[in-house]
Amino acid sequence: MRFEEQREPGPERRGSGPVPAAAPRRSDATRGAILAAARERFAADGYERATIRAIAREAHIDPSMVMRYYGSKEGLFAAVLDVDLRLPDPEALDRGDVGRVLVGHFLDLWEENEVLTAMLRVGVTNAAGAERMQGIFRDQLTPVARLACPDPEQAPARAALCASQLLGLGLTRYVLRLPPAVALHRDEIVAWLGPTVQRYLTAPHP
Amino acid sequence: MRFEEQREPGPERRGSGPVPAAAPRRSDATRGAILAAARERFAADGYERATIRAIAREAHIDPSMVMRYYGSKEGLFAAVLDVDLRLPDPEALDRGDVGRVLVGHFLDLWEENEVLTAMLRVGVTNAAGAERMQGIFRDQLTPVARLACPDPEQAPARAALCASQLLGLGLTRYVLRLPPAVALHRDEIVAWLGPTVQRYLTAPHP
DNA sequence: TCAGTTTGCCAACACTTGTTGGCCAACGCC
DNA sequence: GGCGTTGGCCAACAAGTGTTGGCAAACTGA
Repeated sequence: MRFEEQREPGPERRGSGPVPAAAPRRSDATRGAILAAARERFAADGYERATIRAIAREAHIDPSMVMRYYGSKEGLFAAVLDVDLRLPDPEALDRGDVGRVLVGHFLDLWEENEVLTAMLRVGVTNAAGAERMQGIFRDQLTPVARLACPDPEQAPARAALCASQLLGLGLTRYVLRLPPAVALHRDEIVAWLGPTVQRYLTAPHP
Repeated sequence: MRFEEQREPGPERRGSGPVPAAAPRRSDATRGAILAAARERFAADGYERATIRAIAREAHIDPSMVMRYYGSKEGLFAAVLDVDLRLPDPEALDRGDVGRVLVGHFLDLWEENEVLTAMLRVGVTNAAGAERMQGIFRDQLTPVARLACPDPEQAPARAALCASQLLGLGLTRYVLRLPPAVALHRDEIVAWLGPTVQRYLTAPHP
């Protein structure tokens, strides 16, 4: 069930000219505030415990507004989870260094905002969330694997291996917060996990 | 908040002789059924969505019985999560093969029953669950690392690295069920992840 | 100025949750 | 047999959930 840009029917576009970039509305600020608050609550509490009321409170608006703008809790959640991993262009990558680059990139993603934390927290308990995660990793990580690995046919498996290590890192460090995992420095993590990912992508099938 | 063996005050132990192994009760079957059902529900649904009512229904008893025997939902959950990873004795391990052995052992654990799935599903959304997971991995995995790695002082960090890969495997294969991760054969997984864990444990600090 | 739309809040709904207390039947010991 | 103990169910509670409809204020375009 994909969430469609669901607005009240706005005024018809007038004139021709360039598309007016979806005429901004007074409520866009509220929409944004809801989305930000939702991301935060979902990341901190998971799907069930992140209540619409709590999200609304954090966004300083009434719970009913959340419903009006996003249709339902599921709709809001779908809007939050429009994740773009922004993986580097595989064509432009140095084949010998993909592993370290990917690990570094994922560390940046996890620390940039809570969207990955939210995705993982929800994906683990919510079927729709898990499906969404499947899609994200299939569509965004597999192409990288396809260009980096010796046999394109093995790309999905190799991407899954990478996902297991990269998600495992996020899980232990940012979700469960195992103290030794939190204490590791960025450079150490890249040095330890980089070669692992590199091997999963480029080494010959064992 | 540790869950204490909480029974109604039973009859005093009579006679001396060997400890009578906590005189069995008629209700032990029910207790067991509740525990099994709880493990199943927690594993399938996570903490919030695994309702006491659903657990009771699955155990074919009344919800109030769950409360009487386990005090509260938290108490039941604590009883479910008494996890023993049964890691092999590190003394007796072949130093050159720890990685493969550990990976194989964890695969067995995940497939043996749903207790690890339950632990992960709950640990991700529930603070008490996360703490419990921290304890389990700290107390059970770190000792193995201490004996396998060159510098015992690095044991916690190396154990965390192993945990990241081992939990990542469980996450992608058994919780999120990413299709390519599910499709991998046991031997392939051991062949791919074994060397990784081996390196995290025994390789010199990079 | 004034009608129509947009933005927001309030109060309520139907429902589910964990939890409690009371009641009844079956058991086990004298 | 009789009687206390145990095992079990039923009905209810207070609290919290997602969701809805109506109504007032603010804005917008003519």
